[in-house]
Amino acid sequence: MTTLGYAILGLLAQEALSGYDLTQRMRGRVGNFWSARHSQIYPELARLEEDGYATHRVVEQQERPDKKVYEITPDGLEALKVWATKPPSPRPTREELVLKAYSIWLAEPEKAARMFRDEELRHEEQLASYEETRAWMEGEWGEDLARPETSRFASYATLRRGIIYEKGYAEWCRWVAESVERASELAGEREKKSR
Amino acid sequence: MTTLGYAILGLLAQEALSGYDLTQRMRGRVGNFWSARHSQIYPELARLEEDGYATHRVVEQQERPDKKVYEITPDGLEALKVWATKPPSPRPTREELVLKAYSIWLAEPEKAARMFRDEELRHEEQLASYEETRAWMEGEWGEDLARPETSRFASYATLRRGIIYEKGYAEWCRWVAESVERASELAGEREKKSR
DNA sequence: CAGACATATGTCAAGAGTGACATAACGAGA
DNA sequence: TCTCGTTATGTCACTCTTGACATATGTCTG
Repeated sequence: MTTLGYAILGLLAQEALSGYDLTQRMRGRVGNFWSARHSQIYPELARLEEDGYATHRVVEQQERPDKKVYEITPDGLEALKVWATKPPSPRPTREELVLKAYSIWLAEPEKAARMFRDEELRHEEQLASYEETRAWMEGEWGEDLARPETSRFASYATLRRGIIYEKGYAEWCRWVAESVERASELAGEREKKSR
Repeated sequence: MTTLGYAILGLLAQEALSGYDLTQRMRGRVGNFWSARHSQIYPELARLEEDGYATHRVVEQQERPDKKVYEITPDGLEALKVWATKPPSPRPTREELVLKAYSIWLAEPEKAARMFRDEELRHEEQLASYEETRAWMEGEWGEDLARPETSRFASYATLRRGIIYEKGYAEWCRWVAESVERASELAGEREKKSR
């Protein structure tokens, strides 16, 4: 079983979904920490079904094309449950921006500062969007958020990871940008004085 | 040019290195945000040389096998400089542990808590190791850390990202573990009372 | 002297993931 | 009527990445 398989099972454990539905989910909440295109999802669904972890039935629709709705099987649920507490295999973190930071000493300070400010904004925006969802969850779901046996708690937990991640990323971008800007200003002043 | 190519150029911009040296670097500092095995590095070096971004000379050694030491060319340096401030292409974040958290409501609380405590420890340890390096850098490199035109500043910047990342990750693991543990205790108490 | 380990460089098959191509039904608007 | 957008499912070629296989030199330890 692949990690993508478990990602799909994780969604199917909450509700029956079509490949198309799954593709949408992989852009949203779940997509923020595991994403996939439909070209990966459809073959993976076939594999899950072959392995007995999911089944599908065709739902005929009149105002749209028919769809295949997938449901998780007891075997699938059991496999997911076991996987969920097995220690994750350590995957390397790959962050292009941090790699760029490693070579930032070669770049023009103005361009460098601009890039980090842009990225700071991107992460601040993502953070704001997460915080909105968080406020909604806390208002709407209330006590469930303290009950780890509910899927609501699980959704909330992943959201909290997103919030911490984006907060940290934005903070770091800001620090880099400020460092570069501060140094540029000092250089500018020195130049003025020497004239 | 691939991202891995720029990762290698980023290292070569600081010093001339062999493929073997690069493989070691890809496990350490740089490997914490971009990693590669030697099976990827050797072909990539050949490609960099073909494209004129790097050159190599064979260094004969008596106590070990000979090696090829690679150096970045002016073209390579220029390409790296341009790349360093181009906005990074948004790559999806893939974190298996967060995906597991999404299905944690299905799992046994004891196993779930144990896994998150284990992961918390792992990230605390990585954090401690980063903090050590940080203390060393701040003591040893002093004023350079405020000069964005130095490669030392760049190394320090990537380290700071690592520190924020690990701190946030450990914090989140702790929060999940505590939530699960708290709920288990409450459930235990309720059970005792009802007897 | 055998075996393990570090240095050193390479290839190759297989899997994961992306982007493009392909098809089809239906609704809405020009 | 034509085109565009949404829903819906699929394939394919290519790239990136991993893990295994392969080879060679020299040191150190039992």
